[in-house]
Amino acid sequence: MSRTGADLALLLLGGFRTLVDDAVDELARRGHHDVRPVHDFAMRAIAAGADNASALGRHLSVTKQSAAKTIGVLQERGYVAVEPDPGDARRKRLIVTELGFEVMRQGEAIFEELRAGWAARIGAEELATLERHLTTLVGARPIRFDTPGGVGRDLT
Amino acid sequence: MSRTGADLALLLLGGFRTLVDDAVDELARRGHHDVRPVHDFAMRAIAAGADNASALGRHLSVTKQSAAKTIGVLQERGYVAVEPDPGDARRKRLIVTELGFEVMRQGEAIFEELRAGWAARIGAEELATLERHLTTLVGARPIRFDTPGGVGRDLT
DNA sequence: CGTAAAAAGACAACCTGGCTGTCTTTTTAC
DNA sequence: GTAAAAAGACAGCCAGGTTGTCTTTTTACG
Repeated sequence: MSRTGADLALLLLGGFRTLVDDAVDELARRGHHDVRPVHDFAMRAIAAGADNASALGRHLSVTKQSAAKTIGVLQERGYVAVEPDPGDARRKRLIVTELGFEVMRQGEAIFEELRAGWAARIGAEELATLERHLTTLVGARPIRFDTPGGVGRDLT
Repeated sequence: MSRTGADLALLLLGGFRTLVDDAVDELARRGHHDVRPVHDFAMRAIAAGADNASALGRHLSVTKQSAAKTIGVLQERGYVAVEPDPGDARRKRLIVTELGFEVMRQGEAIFEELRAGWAARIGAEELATLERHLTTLVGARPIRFDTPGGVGRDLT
C-alpha cells in the first residue's frame, strides 16, 4: 500500500507517542505521577553535561528561559538541585539528585522493556535497521520538544 | 552501536520534526506563513469526514474544546468554513474551503518531496519496510498532537 | 407524548512549555 | 578600565491542551 509523506510523519509521531505514553503510564504505576517526557530528557541532558540553564537550553533546543522553567519544576519536585557555580558567579550549577537518578533509571528500564517489545514484534535485526535508517535521516539535528502543532524558531 | 529505548523515542521524534519543520518552512516559502502541522492534520481529518468539532476532537484525540479552538483559527484564516448542520441544530458543520484544499495540496506535495528525499537516501524498499514496521508497531492507535513533554489523558 | 440522558457547542479559567523583551550582575576580551 | 558577551531573573505573551459549567437540541424510553 502506498503511503504519503504526511502519513510517514504521522507514523513517526505515533511511534514516539506510543513509546512515551506507555513509559509515562508505567512510571506513574511505579509511583512517579509527575514525570513527563521533557523532564526525563532534561535530566538526561543534565546528567550528560548540560549543567546550567543556558547549556540545557542549547541541549534541548529551547531558550534558556524555557529551560529555566523546566529546571524550576524539576527542582520543585526534588529531581534536580541548583547550586552556585564556584568558578562563575553568573552560573547556577545543576545537579541531578538521587531521586532524579532513580526516576531516570526506572525510565531507562521502562524504555528498554518497550524497545524489547518492539524487537520481539518486528525482529531485533529489523529494529536495529530501522534505528540506523532514522539515525541516517535525522542525523545530528537537535530535536525540539515543543508542540507538534507549534513551530519553533532558531535560537540564540 | 547499541541504542537505548529512550534514544529510539528521540529518533522517532527527530524524524517527525525533521519532516514537519521542513514542510512548514517550505509552505512559508510558498506564501503560507501561518500554517502549522496541527492545522494541516486537522484539515486532513475534516476532509476525511470529521465534519464537526466533537468528531474532529475524537479524530485528533483532543477535547472538543481544543478542536474548537483549532477550528476557530482555521476559520479565521479562511481555510475552513463553519455552517449549521441542516439535520441537527446542535451541530456546526465543518467544510474545508478551496484555500484550505490548496494548502493541503501543497502540504501533500511538500511531504511527498520530503519522503522522496528519504527514499533516495536509504532506498525506496528500505523506506517502505520502515513504514510497514511502524504501521505494525503503532497500529491504529490515535495519535495525539500535544506537547511531547505533555501527558494527555483519556477523553470523553 | 413527556421526560431523562446524551450530544454538541460555547464560555471561562487553568496548565504546560514554548517564545520575546528587558534588566542586572558577572565574566571575558581588548 | 571599559565594552561586549554570558548567565540568569522576571514579566508577559502564545499556542494548544485541559477541566468545569452551562444551554440547547436530539435521542431513547416508558
